[in-house]
Amino acid sequence: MARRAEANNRLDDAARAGWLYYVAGRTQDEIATIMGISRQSAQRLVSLAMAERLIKVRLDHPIAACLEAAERLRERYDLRHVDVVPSDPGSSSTTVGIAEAGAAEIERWLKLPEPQVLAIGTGRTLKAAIDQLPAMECPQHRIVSLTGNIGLDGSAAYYNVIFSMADAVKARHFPMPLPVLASSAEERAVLHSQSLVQVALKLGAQANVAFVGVGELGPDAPLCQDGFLSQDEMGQLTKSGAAGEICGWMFDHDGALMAGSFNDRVASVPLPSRDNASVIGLAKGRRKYEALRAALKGRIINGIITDEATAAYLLNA
Amino acid sequence: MARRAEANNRLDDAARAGWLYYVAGRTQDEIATIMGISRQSAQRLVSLAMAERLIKVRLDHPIAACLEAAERLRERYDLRHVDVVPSDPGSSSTTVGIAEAGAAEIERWLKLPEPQVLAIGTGRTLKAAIDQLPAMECPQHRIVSLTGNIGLDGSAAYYNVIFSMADAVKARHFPMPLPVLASSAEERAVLHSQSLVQVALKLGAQANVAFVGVGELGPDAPLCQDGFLSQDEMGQLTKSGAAGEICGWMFDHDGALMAGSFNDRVASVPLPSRDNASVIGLAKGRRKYEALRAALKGRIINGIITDEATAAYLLNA
DNA sequence: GTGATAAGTGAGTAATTGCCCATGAGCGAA
DNA sequence: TTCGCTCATGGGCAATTACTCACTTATCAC
Repeated sequence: MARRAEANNRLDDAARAGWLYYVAGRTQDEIATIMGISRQSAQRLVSLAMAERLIKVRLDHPIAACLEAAERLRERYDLRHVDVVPSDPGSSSTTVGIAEAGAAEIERWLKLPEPQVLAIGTGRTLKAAIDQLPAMECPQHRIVSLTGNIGLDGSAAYYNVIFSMADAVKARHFPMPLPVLASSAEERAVLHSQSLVQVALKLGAQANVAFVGVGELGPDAPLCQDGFLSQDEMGQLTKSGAAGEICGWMFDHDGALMAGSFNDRVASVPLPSRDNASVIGLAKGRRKYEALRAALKGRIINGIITDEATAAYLLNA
Repeated sequence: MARRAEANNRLDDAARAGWLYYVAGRTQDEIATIMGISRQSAQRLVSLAMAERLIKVRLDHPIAACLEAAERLRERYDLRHVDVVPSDPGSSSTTVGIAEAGAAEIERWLKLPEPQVLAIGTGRTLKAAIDQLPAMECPQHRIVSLTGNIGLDGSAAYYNVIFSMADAVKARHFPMPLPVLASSAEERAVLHSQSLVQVALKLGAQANVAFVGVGELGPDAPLCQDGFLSQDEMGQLTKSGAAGEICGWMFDHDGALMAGSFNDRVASVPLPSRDNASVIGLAKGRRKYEALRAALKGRIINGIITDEATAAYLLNA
């Protein structure tokens, strides 16, 4: 209790310092005087406010190039939602920019007064976006995970994002108490017959919007890195024409879901219908180009949040 | 057209530079390199993005609204100290929040190494604040009560807070060995001539800061509940335009101290000069709105600790 | 109590940013 | 063409901010 109160006080101070710095435009020296602390402490509070994401910065200007690329992408692939953020050529991050933009779009949905069903995939990009969400109270909505949250060893998978989201957003959350991949189609059927899973499956079908990462394939794919797929299996998949995956669902270079053994074992909730729901993919970077192109071509997704460079590729492809 | 396009390009560049700076976290030097311009130009673009409000900064913390309200209150009423705490709509307490905030502010004064004279009023709110004070040793300060501590029946009045404060804070305390109200102006003069009272009066005039409650008037006013005022007297006061009281001093809806019999009988120490001292009122809640507004308008107080809802009223009044 | 650990603080310093100023390019008017 | 005006530019420098380090304070298990 005391500890909690102190932590809150510190965050309050951080918020106050951040407000004075970013909103009121005071210098850290002034803030130190105002708050009766040393300049260094003021600096720490300001940077704490940033680290704790108390301060949110967003760009409110349609950069012409991004906007134009977005418009052309929308037409080219008949998309419901397009967000193109500036590229940062020097950065190797695969999330900077689209995490913020993704969070903004998720927030937009969460702010709707009408009850919504939001479906959430998994992956590093989505995790980064979720981490940008502010604390919100939205009891009217329901949030369902599209993929299982159980790793190979039975532990909760790290990049299953619904738990991170539950921390920030007060709404009913429905995780998928399943592994990502069943050992066989039969096992999947058994798993899916569980009542808890049935709830998630039904909600997934009702989703108004889904936010998903887009996974590339290849030796360095996240699915391999996290141990869900052996290099052998990955090799077979790419050899048989797989171009990428979303929530585990493999699709080929035309964006058609691949028939066959692998997809029969994927335990994820089927992606919501692209006719009724927005399925928004978050991804950028050279390695995802081809997977994104295929997903867009096959209308696996009907919305995208990406960066300029990736948008340029998708327009020229 | 050309000019417009150029202006747009410039804003585009500004937006891009602002994005790289605030979202991607690059330094202006890096931005200069990326965009192929000089560092100074990058700096200009970033600052242009701010000036044009392309970059929007917002604070995502419960106290954000409080800070904003506080800033506006400070400007609106030219205040030295403003503290706005979050409202708790579900709570009927008239003290929760401001008690803690008040205690924090009192503590801040008590922690000053330079000797201070702190003046303390009375009332439930102030009592609640004092009760939040930690044990402290501050022999350098002096604390004086602004109001008498003798009740109608000769006993010590419960809500005279200086004794509670003496329990927690080791500093010299100067109570007022008087009733709140004398029976006449003449009696008050006699009472005030006592040497013990003279000490308190002199200290009160020297006070660096005063913490006071703000009392509303009406049938349910604390002054009535505690038996200091009959319903008849209260009725006369409100009929003659009284809007509230601080330490017993009645003021009208413009915050002017009321001339006449009642204030002539108030035995309290006069409020310290608002030119030299901070006089900080602690109050919140619907019933205190009008009294607070008047006190602020007439500069009876030049500091306030209240909650968001009350602040909103005071800003709209 | 006591030592280990974690968290916070202030000083000092390097990095970064904000601002003034002289310069020169662009442009319209004489 | 030339003058006068405006405005972006980069250099230089002072102000501000970020970061490291040594030290203090608080907490907790023993």
